[in-house]
Amino acid sequence: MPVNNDEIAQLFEDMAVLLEMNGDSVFKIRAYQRAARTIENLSFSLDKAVHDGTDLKTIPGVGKAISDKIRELLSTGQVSTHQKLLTELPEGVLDLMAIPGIGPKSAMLFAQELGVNTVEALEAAVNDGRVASLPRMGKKAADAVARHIRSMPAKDQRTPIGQALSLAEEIGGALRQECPGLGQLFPAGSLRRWEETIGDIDLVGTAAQPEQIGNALTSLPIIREVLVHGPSKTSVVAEPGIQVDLRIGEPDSFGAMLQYFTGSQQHNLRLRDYANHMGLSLNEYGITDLKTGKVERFPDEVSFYARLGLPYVPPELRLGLWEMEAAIEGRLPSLVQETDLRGDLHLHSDWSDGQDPIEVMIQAAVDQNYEYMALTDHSSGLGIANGLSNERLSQQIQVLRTLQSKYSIAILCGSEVDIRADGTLDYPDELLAQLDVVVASVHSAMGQDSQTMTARIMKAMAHPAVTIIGHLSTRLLGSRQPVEFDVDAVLQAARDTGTALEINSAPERLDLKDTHAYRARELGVPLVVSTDSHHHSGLTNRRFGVAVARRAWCEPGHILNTLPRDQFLSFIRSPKPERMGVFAAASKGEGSP
DNA sequence: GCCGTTTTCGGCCCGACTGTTTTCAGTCG
Repeated sequence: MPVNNDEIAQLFEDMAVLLEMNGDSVFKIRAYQRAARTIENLSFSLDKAVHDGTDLKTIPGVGKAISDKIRELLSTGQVSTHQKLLTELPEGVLDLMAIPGIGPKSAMLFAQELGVNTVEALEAAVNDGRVASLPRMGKKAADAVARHIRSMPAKDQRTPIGQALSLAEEIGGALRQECPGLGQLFPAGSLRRWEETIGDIDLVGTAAQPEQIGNALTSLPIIREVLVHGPSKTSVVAEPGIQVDLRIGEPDSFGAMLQYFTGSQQHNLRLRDYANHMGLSLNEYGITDLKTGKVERFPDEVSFYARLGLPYVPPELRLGLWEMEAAIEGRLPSLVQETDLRGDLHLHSDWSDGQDPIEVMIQAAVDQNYEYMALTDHSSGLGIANGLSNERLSQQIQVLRTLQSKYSIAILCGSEVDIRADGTLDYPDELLAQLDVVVASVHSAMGQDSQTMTARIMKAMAHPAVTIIGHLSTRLLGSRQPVEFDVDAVLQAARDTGTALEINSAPERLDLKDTHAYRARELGVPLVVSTDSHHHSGLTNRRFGVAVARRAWCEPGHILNTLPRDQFLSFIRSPKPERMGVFAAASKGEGSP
């Protein structure tokens, strides 16, 4: 049974906690945490890397000891030092640590002094006063424990970025209305880095009287609970149960503050380490010269990074993984932007399960200043989505060809064709051959084993009519797990067959996910950013898909639908074996106007 | 445990807030 990267990362995360309880060196603990963070963001499978003989010590934060533990885990299914720690420590302490506000010290205190090792037992100990009587505890502290137990589901539960962004925008709007003195206000943290799920919402802003903004936040109707409320920092729980952290600073030092609260923590650790070597110290207020003690302030992030001799690092890249090295060496990519897109290749109308008529969807694409768009209603197999029969598809093709004369945008006839359980497609070849764009997607039999699913997708990619594979993993954030498949095999087959892979921008999908898109880019697979819109308003979701592409270090040349119309049409009209050549030439700018 | 613009040994980011304390420990990010 192969062990995946997330499971390996979780093991090191657990080890860090266990070592902390053991009172081990904070630096050793930090090393395990860093390794865990790094591993969960890798674009390749460690299992495969070990199999291929890759030296794991080339991974930042992984040295001999951690490399050996990864190998041990992959070959034996466990790590002996981890097992040893588990047996040495009181049972249940890890469960206690799941409670917000309870760290290793408190968990050990409860376990050792009270013999408490479950959340329920701890709650009882709070109620009968035993917790309050502990050293360094008191009534208030015990009450806080009780409160945190009640709010427990809020911890560890991450919110899909779409929901988190809406809420952040709502709160931002409300604050702006309440506080005339509010200057700038931006989402920071994982939201600004466009991570697919958000732990809590960080907002940073500027104001002459910071405490006013914090006060306003605590009294918004949407706020359920106030966790922390100091002069410059306020933390609350907003109505759906999401924590919101607000920091307000002064405009002339906003660059340092925004940078600091955008993180990631790992990126900031690398940056501070780098600054220390220059004799500088960083905090959220500015940069301090360690010799003179002089503090420099920066109104924006560009000047902040520049003081360190670095180019601006886009937030999407700030993982503390490879971006510092690239920044130092001047190798940061020129990331793709929303305005680079020239078309949307996955749109539904009310002919299948969309909500708007065809012309409304066309107009929505025109409104984005696109040069081309593909209408891709569902195929017949998807009865639940009112999929188009052979006859209705033929009819739709006629309608679209007729409509073309009214518009200057290129209207491409397409379909989102179901990939059946056996890898065959849902329309006959003669019909598929009439389409300009075929998006082939899995919508059924999602429980197939990895080998079957891999073969199924690869069979679809081998079909000469298939232009793009839609939402490859079929996952729905927070509600449906991805299907199982061999990522590397599928990505390589995409490249070998000249089949593009979609980055589906629907915020509940984000599929490809960032690390898979990263790997696809490395392999040279043509990528497409589409919205899969079922309503005219959906086309603006491209910002989510573009963010995934940016997190994958994609430049415009990696994204097929940044190509000008003529080059894009040349790509889809070429026989598939020749498409990689067309894409490579176009990406390098050959033949561009 | 990791790592090298001073280093293969000796460093390792920094501050806000809370509650319990009379100067600080714990937690969080």
